[in-house]
Amino acid sequence: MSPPERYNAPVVEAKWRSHWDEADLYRTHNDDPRPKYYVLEMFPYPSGRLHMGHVRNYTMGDVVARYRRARGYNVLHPMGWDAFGMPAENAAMRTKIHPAQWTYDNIAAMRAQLKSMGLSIDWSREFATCDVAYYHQQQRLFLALLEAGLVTRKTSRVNWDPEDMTVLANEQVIDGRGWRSGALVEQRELSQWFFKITDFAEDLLEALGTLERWPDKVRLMQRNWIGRSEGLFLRFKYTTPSPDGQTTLDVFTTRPDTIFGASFMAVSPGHPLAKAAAEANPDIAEFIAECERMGTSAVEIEKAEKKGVPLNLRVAHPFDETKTLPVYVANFILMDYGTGAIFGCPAHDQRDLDFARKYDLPVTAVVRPSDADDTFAVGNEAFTGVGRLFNSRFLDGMSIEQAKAAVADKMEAREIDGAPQGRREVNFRLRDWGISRQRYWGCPIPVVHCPACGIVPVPEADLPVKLPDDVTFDTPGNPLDHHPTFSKVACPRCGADARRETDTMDTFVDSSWYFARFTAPEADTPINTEAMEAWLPVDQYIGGVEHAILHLLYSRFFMRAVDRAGFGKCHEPFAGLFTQGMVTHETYKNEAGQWLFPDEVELREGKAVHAKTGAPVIVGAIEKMSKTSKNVVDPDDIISTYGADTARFFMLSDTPPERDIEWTDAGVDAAHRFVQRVWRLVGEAVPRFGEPGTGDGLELRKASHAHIRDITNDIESLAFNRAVARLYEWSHAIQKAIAAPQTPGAVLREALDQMIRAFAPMMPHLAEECWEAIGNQGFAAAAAWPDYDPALLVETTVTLPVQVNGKKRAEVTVPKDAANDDIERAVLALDEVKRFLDGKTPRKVIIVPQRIVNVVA
RNA sequence: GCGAGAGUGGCGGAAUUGGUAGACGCAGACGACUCAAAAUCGUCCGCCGCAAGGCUUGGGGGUUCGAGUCCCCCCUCUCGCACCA
Repeated sequence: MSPPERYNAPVVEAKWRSHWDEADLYRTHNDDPRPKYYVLEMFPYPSGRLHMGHVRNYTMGDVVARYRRARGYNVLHPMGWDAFGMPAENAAMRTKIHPAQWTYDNIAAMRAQLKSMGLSIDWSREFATCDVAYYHQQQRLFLALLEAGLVTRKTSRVNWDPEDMTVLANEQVIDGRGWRSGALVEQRELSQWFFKITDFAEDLLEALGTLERWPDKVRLMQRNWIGRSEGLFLRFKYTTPSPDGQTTLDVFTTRPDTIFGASFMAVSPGHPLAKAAAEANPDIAEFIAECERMGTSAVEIEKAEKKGVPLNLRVAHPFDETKTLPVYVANFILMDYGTGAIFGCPAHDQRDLDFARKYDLPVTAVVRPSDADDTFAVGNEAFTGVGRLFNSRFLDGMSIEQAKAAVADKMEAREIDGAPQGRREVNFRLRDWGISRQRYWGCPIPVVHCPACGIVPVPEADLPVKLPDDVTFDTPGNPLDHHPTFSKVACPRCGADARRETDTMDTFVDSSWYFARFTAPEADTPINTEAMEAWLPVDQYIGGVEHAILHLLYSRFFMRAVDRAGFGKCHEPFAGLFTQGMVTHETYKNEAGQWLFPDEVELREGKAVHAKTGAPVIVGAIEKMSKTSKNVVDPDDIISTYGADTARFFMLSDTPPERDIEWTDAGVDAAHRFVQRVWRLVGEAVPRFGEPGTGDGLELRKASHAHIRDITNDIESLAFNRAVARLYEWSHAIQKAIAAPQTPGAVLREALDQMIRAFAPMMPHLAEECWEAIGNQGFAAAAAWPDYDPALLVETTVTLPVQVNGKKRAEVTVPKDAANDDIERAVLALDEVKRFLDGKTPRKVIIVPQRIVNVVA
């Protein structure tokens, strides 16, 4: 017998891809009557090259898409490009290539790479967010949200990234640094556009509970980010005139129960009162300036001492007429949260306690763990646990909850200057989403600033506001500001000379509705209501956990906003979310400490050496693949050497998809061996298809049907690594059956037919080649998922492990429906059991049907 | 500091509701085929022990006939948030 021909993946794969294209196999029609299934992977930024993280992400999505198609769903599996953003402008500054050209060139390159992976994508729906057609619709969406009252313009302190020269949202500041540039973020006062995400804070929080197919981790992160807390808005009356002209100092507190422990008031350095006081007092001005210089990084906050300056102002205690409280400006009060002012209760808040100890303010405990504890006092650790009130007049003896309610009731009933002194309030940590960016390569905000009319939306007929092509990047700042004519425009309302808005939108706006656009990418409205409502929510969304807050929260907000603006209902955009792990690789350095690429390194006699020079190489930690540490493997190299199926299979093997996977040559080899092995099995089996065989082949049939059942469960639960392990077992079973002359050819054929269908979602090209080889018609990619026959999985006997005193000592095979008495008799007759009983009589025999037997002596 | 998750062979990792720990893959050992090599196939492969047997899921306790799985305490690592009143 001549050796089977080796499977030439690169050649075979290209052939099948062109057949799929000719058959237009993956186009999805909105009017298809089958039940829908929407699979989406987070669309890529067109950086220029596909990396292994993309390969992993899109492989998983493609398995789900192909599996659902085989199960009879009308599957939507589109692809697009998150194409606006800074890197294109950085490239323009560096190389003088226009951002548009750079971006579209990159898209072309990456599209070709994606296509070489054999993904079952409906490319007819492709778009890039920088397409005029897309951002035109986004401008219409913006105006619709403006109309609906969901967009505001306000002056506020913003995070300014001095390197990218743009504003960042709070979500984009990490440890006091810009999320992209890494530069230390500064605070600036600017007039900005905001989306009113806080309008939906309650609902965004509440609805997290309905997202059952999201990771708990992501839901928790969003819950914390939204940060709901219930408390009391409370007004303290000044006993001395205040420099800001107000009669009360207003605070928000979640601990109104501790009001009798209050010993001072404090306001943020950014508070209007502090600013007013600073005008008259240079010491205060100096303190505020000092606070603004202080960094916001984690370490600096950790180390920063609680500091403050008295404002020489006092307020009245609301319940103790004998008491007034001094007002400070303090460095640990955030202007962003609540009212930017607090009452300090040192005994029950650590920060307040630190502050009080430093400035020698009274520390009065008002909650104690037990009523019996008469000596309870607070040292240098605030008491924040549960307990009962004391030292608190009418609150004495109450629980914290009772006391909170009692204080709130009294304050709501009492008035100062015609308004209630207190108000129960819910506060959120979530801030409105600032979307203004002072950059060129983004969606222009379609408004005009008119000296007479104020803010005027660009009329429908004048849309889109197109980005001018003739821009330069040699001066810092926003190129749109430097453009000779872009900002010069007549007011659409009065015709006077006006200024066009030059800010563009945060690119997270682009990605907050693209999944809705995919449902009707050609629609002449931003969203086709019918298509969106039919397709959304996305049934399975797959991407990196790094988007747990930003993109996923913004998208949830957008669907609510879009609903309010009348475009249709889709409460939650993503019904199922899966966050996949990263792709890692060993790192290498030469003796000079310079990073080396993996393909520069070779193993010789178990030692890593430089392939060309033979110089020793230091093997470092396993880290996420990144350009800086050079531990990258180019998908193109793998696909052109081993084929896409090998890369795909490797990505699904061994490691659970939510964990980081280590890319290793050995792992790729193993995946490739499996591809070859399957092809070889088909080659060996086909000549046997006509043979009757001397047996019934029942063993193989049982194994196949059990594997189908298990692989189905594995793919449904996205446990691809388990499905891969079962495919290995299945191939071993088939290999044995081929070698056994008993196996009828028809049974071999059935098993191969089933296995090909089962691995087709993972290795679609190999599936087609095998499909054809076993004589099937049509495409494996269009074939139905294999069924299994439960009757074949029913056994007549069962082998039970037998334990003596909890340790396994033997096995016993009994009829499946054997009576416990019979099993017990059989077990006690076993030599092994007798030996380990050592003459003792068993006290008890525990029989768990179908599971285990335990003899207890 | 707060919150979440994870610790299983040399490695990646399996293990329904508590029921045979280590599936499958990698690496390794031996063997077959071959003039030889590659490829492939077969056997072995947690630790100690010649064996019988004993030990073993980060450590320590507990519940149970039986614990990787449940409970309590501790250790380590990863991630997220971070002065949120």
